[in-house]
Amino acid sequence: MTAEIISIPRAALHEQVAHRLRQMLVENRIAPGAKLNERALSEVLNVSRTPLREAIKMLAAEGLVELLPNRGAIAVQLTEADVLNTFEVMAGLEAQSGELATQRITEAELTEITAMHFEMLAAYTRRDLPTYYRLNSAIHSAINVAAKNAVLTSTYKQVNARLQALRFRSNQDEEKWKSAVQEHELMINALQARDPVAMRQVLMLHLNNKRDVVVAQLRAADAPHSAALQVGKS
Amino acid sequence: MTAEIISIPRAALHEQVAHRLRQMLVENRIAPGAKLNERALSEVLNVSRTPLREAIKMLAAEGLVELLPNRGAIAVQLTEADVLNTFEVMAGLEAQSGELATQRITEAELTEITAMHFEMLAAYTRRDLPTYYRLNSAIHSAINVAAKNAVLTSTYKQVNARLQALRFRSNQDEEKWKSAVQEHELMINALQARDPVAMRQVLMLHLNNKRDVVVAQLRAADAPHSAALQVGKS
DNA sequence: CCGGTCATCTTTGCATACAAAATAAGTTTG
DNA sequence: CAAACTTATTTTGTATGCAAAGATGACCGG
Repeated sequence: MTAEIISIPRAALHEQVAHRLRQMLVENRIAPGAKLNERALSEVLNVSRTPLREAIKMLAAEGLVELLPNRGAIAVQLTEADVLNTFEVMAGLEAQSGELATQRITEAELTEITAMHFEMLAAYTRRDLPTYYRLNSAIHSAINVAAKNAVLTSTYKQVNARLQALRFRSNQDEEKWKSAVQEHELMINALQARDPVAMRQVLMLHLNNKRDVVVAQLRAADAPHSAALQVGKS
Repeated sequence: MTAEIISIPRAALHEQVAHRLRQMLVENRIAPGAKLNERALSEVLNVSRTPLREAIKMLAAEGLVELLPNRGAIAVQLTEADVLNTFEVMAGLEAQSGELATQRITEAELTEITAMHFEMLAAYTRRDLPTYYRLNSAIHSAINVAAKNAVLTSTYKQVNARLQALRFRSNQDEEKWKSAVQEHELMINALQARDPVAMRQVLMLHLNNKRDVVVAQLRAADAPHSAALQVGKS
């Protein structure tokens, strides 16, 4: 990591800044709706305002921040409708990725995905949520890569990035989690069978369930007052 | 139009610049692969390099220009593989738009689309290519809008923008053109019947044919030497 | 005590200036 | 004559400065 930065000091500053800002947004270190103060950020990141502003413009084009004329930028705050719309698009993109993957995946790729799947099962068994998430995400990425379409990959990443910030406060429901794992099982089967129809179906289902989980969490987080406060430790 | 600009002078400069650059790219006033000289452009557009650079960064995030470290930006030049990949994604997005539109379109929207369809038929009958294109594009946009998903719309627009530059040298083949019109007829039918499956099918077919037309033109343009030079006036 | 207006301060937006990298050209050398 | 090195010029990248728009708060009037 450091070696890479040292060996390539030519990584443009605005790119680095954009990368760090993306991370801060995804990790909720900048809260949704929060203002991005240029002076403050430039001091934190140790750059002048010029490359910082360029980076902010890039994030705006990516849909991660919103530009308010003469009032700077704020981190996007997705409404429930936005989340539903985003998941709808993601479902389409994932379904297409899966469909194409069944037609274009190599044996090596399938082997690796299957291996990651088993690792994920291990993480699930241990209820190791961070590892589960990492592998889950890696599997979906790998399927996308197996579709062999760079435009699809970049579009997928961009739309998905908007949802990453939400994922951070994720807290799986046991029932839903089990379903998700079963759906992954079906995905692997469909891939091995090179069945595009089954793959599309299971991915649409998978994304719809994921959407339901996220929306439920959103509602719980947005209205924590009326509900009972932390009944039990789950 | 001018009234709008006068009444809203608050349209940020970098936004205006981005808009104008987008137009220049789409209209091939900046050729694919051409370098975007900052000084030259800032003089042409009468702005300093700062907002110009911010606009360029936005276009880079949109995939319209490519950033070369320490070497500025160039207008993207799509390879044939890129074009195929882009059409593949566009097909998925259009298919989804159509599918959703059958479920969410209002009567008023359907009426308007049908009217535009007939206008397009008129343009086709007259072989009025510019009008045909305008209406064709408007119909596809309207279907997208009828899907009632803002994320889908912005994603659609962004991916589609990359193909607009190609469209400019378009010169329809008579046979393909006829097919396209027939496919539009089927689209209208599927919309009226609220048949998502038929809508998806016809849109996938439509986009695949559109892809073939563009790729054929690309090949003809890229290798004009070996072929006969302008046989006849068609 | 509340609402409104004016003034101050902060923040954004744009332009200019300077530094570093890349390109081009000219010269020299094999 | 060609290739390579060196220098000059252009071009990009970053920082700073200045002007305009916005936000904040105090003061005044009702």
